[in-house]
Amino acid sequence: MRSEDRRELILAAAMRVFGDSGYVGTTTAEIARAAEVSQPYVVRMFGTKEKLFIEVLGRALDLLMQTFRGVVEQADGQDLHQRIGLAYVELAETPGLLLSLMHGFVLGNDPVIGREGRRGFMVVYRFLRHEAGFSAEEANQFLSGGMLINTMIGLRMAEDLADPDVRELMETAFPTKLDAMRGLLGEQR
Amino acid sequence: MRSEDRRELILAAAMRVFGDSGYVGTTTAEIARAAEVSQPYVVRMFGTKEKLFIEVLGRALDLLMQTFRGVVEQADGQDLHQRIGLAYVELAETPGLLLSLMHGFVLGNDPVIGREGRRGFMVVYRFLRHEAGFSAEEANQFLSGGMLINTMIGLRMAEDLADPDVRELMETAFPTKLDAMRGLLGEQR
DNA sequence: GTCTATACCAAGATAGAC
DNA sequence: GTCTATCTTGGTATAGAC
Repeated sequence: MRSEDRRELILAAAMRVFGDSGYVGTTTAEIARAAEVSQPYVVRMFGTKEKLFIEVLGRALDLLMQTFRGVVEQADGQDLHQRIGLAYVELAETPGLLLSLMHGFVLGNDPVIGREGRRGFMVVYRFLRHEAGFSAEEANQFLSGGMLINTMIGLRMAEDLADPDVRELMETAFPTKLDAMRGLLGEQR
Repeated sequence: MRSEDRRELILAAAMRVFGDSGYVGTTTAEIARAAEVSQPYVVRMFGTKEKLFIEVLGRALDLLMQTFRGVVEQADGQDLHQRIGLAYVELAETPGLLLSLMHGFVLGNDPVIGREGRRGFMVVYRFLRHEAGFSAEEANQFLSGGMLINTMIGLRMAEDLADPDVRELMETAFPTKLDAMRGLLGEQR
């Protein structure tokens, strides 16, 4: 296989596994197993585990921004907030994407991961404020909701959906298609 | 020193260090150094690193709930939302408290830490809904804001306050005494 | 481009002395 | 109650063959 294709496979596997166990908690051997290559090959291809994680963060941010820009281009209307929220939730379907970012965010103390995390977060903030037309307050609310969603995913809260309180929390935290429909019809929240 | 006092010292040190480096990224040796005891003593006192982390999570949750209940008892009025938000921000002054919780939250995949994290999060949610009188929507907004605050702290975003976008984001995310004053005077946001 | 074998180090935990 | 010494495991990274 061409090394470039292999690279993609390893990156996708790494995103998944990093999302599951965090940066430190993930071993290069687990990533290798998930990508069906040998452990030394993973290290050889990316240099170090740290560099691989940084690549995963960059990849996750790229996908996120690509999605957001797509939404803005398509919907130049009122319900941008709704649509972008929905798009965000759909990103949760890419294994490890939101969680790898989240793991990066809590490691701000680490000199290299922290720098990358802050940079990435601000890329999103600047997009919301200067391209998508969000006010500071709107951007704040959007990002807040996003962080709660990330937390719910990180906690695997969906495992306890039998509990009515959990169900209520989850249904309130996650924008649904239904909410989007309502928004498109112009009703109030 | 009595072992109970020593225990408190180690717990406080552990909370700080876990907050800095996360559960996996923290070594028992670092905690020991921070608490000025030997590494084996830390392990001996708590059994395993995992048990120590669980204790830290429990302690963090206790302090959080204690603070929240204090606010509710004192302020049986309108501005509960404001006051409780302020109280939350003040918890950030206890080193590692919010961050240890946050590290627990992203490790929901871990069988024992995940269980404890979900349980703790729901303790807070139930308190908001069934004791503090928040609606589902209000609880959601409060927790969302909290998760953004945790993320900003985790990212060490304050390091980049020279950047005007960062400053704006931080000022919007963190409830300030000023906002609280405004709230108490009955103005609208 | 990919593997096997392995060096090397760090970390959690245990034994046992004082 | 607290330490020093140490066992043991597991993980990153390197060497080098195919």
